[in-house]
Amino acid sequence: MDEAFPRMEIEALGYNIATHGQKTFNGVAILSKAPLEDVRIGLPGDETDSQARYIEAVISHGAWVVRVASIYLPNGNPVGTEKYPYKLGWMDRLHAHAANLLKFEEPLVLAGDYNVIPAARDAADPAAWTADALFLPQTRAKFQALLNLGFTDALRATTDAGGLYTFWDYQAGAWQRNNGIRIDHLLLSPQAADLLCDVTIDRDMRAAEKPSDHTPIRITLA
DNA sequence: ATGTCGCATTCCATGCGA
Repeated sequence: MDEAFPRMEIEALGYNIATHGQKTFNGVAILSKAPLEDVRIGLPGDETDSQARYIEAVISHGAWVVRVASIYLPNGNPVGTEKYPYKLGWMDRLHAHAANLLKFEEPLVLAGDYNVIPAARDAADPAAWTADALFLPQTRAKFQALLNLGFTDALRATTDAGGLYTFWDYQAGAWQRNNGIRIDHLLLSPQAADLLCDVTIDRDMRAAEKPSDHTPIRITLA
C-alpha cells in the first residue's frame, strides 16, 4: 500500500519516489535520483480496472529526459478463467497507450514484469509452458504486436543467446536447476534504443537470502 | 510431485495468487 511504502528511508538515500500500490497484491513504483515530473497512475482504457499495475513519470536530468513506465502485467493463469481475458485486454490497453506515448518521439522505457515468455529460447523448458498464460500463442502475439509499434526489447538488442532468465519459481528447485524464464522486459522507443549502452541481468540477487523469485534486469542509457 | 512463498482471514490453519 502507498501508506506503507518506506518513503522516508528511501528519500534519505537521495531518491524521488512515485508509488501506486494497493492491499495484498499488485503495486508498482518508480525511484529516481533525478526529479520526477508528470507522474501518471493507472493504465488508461478501462475506468473499472482498479488493479495497481501501471505508473509512469518523466525523469529530467539536465539536458536528459526519459519517460519511464513501470508495469505489472497480469499473470493470466489459470487460462479458462476470467483472468486470461483480463490479461489480453490489459495488453490491448497497453498497446493503445504505448502507441500514444510514441508520438512524443522521445526516449521512453516501458519496464516491468510482463508475464510474457517471448520465445522458446526464453524458457529452460519451453514444453512445460505451452498451455500457460505466459507462453500461449495469443499472449506472445500481443507482445510481438507491441514490439511492432517500433519498440526494441533491450535484451534482444544485445544478444540472441538463450538461457537468459529473470524468474525462477520457488518450487521444485527451479533456481538450483536453472529452470528459469525471461519475463521481465525493458521496451525502448527508437530514441531510447539509440542511447542503449548495456543490459545486465543480476543473477546474484536470486541467490541471496530470502530472495524474490524475480531478479533485476538493468539497462544503461547514455 | 501444485514440490514454495507471502499474505490475509476464517487468525496458529487454511485458501489464495503467483
